[in-house]
Amino acid sequence: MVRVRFAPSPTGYLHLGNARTALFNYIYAKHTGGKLILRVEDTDKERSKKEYEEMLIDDLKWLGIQWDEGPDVGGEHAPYRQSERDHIYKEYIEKLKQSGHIYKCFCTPEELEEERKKALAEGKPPRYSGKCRNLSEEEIKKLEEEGKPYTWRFRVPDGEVIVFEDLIKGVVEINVNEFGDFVIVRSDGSPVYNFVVVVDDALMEITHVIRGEDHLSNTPKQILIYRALGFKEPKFAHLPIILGEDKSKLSKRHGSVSVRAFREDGYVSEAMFNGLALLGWHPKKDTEVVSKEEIIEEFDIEDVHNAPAVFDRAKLKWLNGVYIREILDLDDLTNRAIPFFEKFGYKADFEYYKKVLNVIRDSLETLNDIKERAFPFFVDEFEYENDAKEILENEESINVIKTFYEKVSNLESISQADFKAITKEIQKELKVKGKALFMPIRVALTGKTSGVDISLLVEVIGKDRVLKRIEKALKTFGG
RNA sequence: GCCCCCGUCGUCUAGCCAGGCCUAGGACACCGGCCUUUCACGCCGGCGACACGGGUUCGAAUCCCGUCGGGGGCACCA
Repeated sequence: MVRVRFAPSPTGYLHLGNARTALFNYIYAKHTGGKLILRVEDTDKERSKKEYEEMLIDDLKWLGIQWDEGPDVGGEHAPYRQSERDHIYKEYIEKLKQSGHIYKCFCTPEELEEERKKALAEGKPPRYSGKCRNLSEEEIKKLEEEGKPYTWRFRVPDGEVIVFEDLIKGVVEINVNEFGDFVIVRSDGSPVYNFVVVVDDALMEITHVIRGEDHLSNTPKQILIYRALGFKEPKFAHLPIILGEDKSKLSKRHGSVSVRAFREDGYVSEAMFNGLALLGWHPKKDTEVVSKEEIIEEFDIEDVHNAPAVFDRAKLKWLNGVYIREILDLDDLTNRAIPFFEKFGYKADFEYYKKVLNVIRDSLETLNDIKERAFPFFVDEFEYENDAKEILENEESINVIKTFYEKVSNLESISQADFKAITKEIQKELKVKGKALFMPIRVALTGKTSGVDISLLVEVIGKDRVLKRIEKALKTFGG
């Protein structure tokens, strides 16, 4: 049974990079019929907040990622918050003390900083010197009596080469001398990340650790801990990181990078899911639009591209448009669009929203585009844009809308077919056609020279509002 | 500085592991055209890449080496 986990630290909204990691874990779990575990790494008290955890869970759910065990749903390996697992870590720290894998280090942060600087200056790798590694019983006792604080460091076997097979990168070899003895327990008694992940992953019986490539160089340290504790090592898969336009790791500097921001900008979750999956992975058949089910069916962790990917905003936007205009069912789309209509102050009932969307969905890329495209369906009092004004400052145009007004007045109501019939009549009677005929009507009804199909607009807004708008145009531009 | 990872159109990628089917395929973006009362959608077309240099081989995007380039990591952060 495959067991994978997503282990974010709750320090804000879900970041795109993390979202993709979560997504790949989820997809892999589903593909293999395994389980996904959500574990909250909230040991950094400075930055972790409870609200952040809630936002994280909310974003994950919105994206369509479900987990089988986690802080909100429980599970047989609870608790799933690191802050609640202290007693467990204590136990394993004790084991390492017993087995002699860790030792006390009395060096102060200042001393270490100095050492580091010195090493760097001499062109040597900045790692711990091993100064406290072989302290005698007496020395330790003396330092303790002086009340000097200490950390516990892992005794790294000199010169050992750790070899592991990464499912994405292939065989990776790292000489442990690259990092030297590292801290396991801080001077305040709290355990450090590299240690707690191992304990948690092992105890939660994680079989595949799928995470960002930024963790690749942590892996040998963790393997050392697995071995020291006698745990079975999981398989590792390091996902290439996501880059911004400037090819550096994607961050806030690159604009909105949280899934929440995209959600608020009118992206639909299916497009987000699809788009994120495409970052480093591609379906066998030559298409970009793939459903969650198809992705799960086809996905294999070993097919993940191993080069970092620049986040392609334009493509995600296009994909979102595809979902809006071609994939989502109209009722469903309407429900999702309602908060956006409301946000823009466009008030109506479900049926009206649905009618509007039916007409404008083809021109939407995000739900935020509703603001502009739906404008003529909701606002009767509008300003005329400059290039639009020019069109009505013309006698022939005034004539057109005047005639249009009269003809509409004579009708009970106006349908798309009525509109076509009327414009045809005007064409014959006034001998105007094409732009000269339609532009004046468009401008009178919308104040703009571009936008929705007018014949559809009139049908949706109805006779009265059409007349009202023409009246206003007539009043404004004389006639 | 050291270590690790990576290198196909501007971008996401297919192809690479099992070398010839590749005059390198698709998608986004961009440009042009068509459709159309406008914008958009849609359709058609165009531009555009195997980082470089050596090998190996009858033959290399695919295998090997080097160079260059990019990224990540080197904490009492996660």
